[in-house]
Amino acid sequence: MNSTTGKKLIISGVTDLDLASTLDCGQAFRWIEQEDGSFSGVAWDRAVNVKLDGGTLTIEGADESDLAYFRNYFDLDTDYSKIKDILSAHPSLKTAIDYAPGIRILRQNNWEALSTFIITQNNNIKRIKGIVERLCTELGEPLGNGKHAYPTIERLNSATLADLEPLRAGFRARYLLDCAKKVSTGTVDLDVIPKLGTEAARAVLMTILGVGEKVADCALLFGFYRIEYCPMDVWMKRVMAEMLPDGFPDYALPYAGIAQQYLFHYARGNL
DNA sequence: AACCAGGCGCATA
DNA sequence: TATGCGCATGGT
Repeated sequence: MNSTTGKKLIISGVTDLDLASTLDCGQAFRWIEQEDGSFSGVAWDRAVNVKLDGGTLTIEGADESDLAYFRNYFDLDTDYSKIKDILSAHPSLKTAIDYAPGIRILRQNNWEALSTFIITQNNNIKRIKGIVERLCTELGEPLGNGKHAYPTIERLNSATLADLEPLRAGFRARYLLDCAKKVSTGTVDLDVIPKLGTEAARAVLMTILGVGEKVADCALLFGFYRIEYCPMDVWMKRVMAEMLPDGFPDYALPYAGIAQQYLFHYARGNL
């Protein structure tokens, strides 16, 4: 298959990771499961195939020089066992964690996360993936083998509504353009967001058309690794009402975003 | 053939 | 602050 380049990066000693529940649970939209259980996809501008055997992660298309990037992307330097122990003090959280203990929060590019979550509103995961893929095909840098990087801020900002027609994104197309405009002009400064407090960071993102509280929280959790944010979508409202009617216990609040991923995945599988 | 999808903007009170 | 409605598109 990939015999011309054949780059390969191997990371051993990986724990608390399951590729299926991490890459296909609605936090990233560019990964496709292969028949052998590996995943092919593009993380920002790196097209790779990822496979996990026991505790060994094999990344085709990357090499040793990409080690730091992928350790970071898969959040391998965070101790999830410890976080799961803390959260598991509540029986409902323990139930959700036991259902899919290998979920991790990916450290994605903040621009990619922000703009793709604009696409998720009033939409379903299957169609979201299609729109994102067409967005990359239309505006992303070619990476070879027909794959494309996620479009840069400037490239999307230079596009017109007509350029976005092939995406079939519907009413969300103009939201994408507004997002690119505000980010590229600095009205929304992605480098400043990490320095802002909970309410301020959310408020800045919500100045973008098509970004309400839920999309803002998704961008902050998945794009900025602000794990205190807990995006509340229909599934989360369902599972919270059912399993945590009194809300999160205090000790869970600093990890509410991580708890959210376990609960979201549990809800989709069981409610 | 209606109804829904990891919501949001806008109008109205 | 709190409702309610329309929204592009595609799947069931």
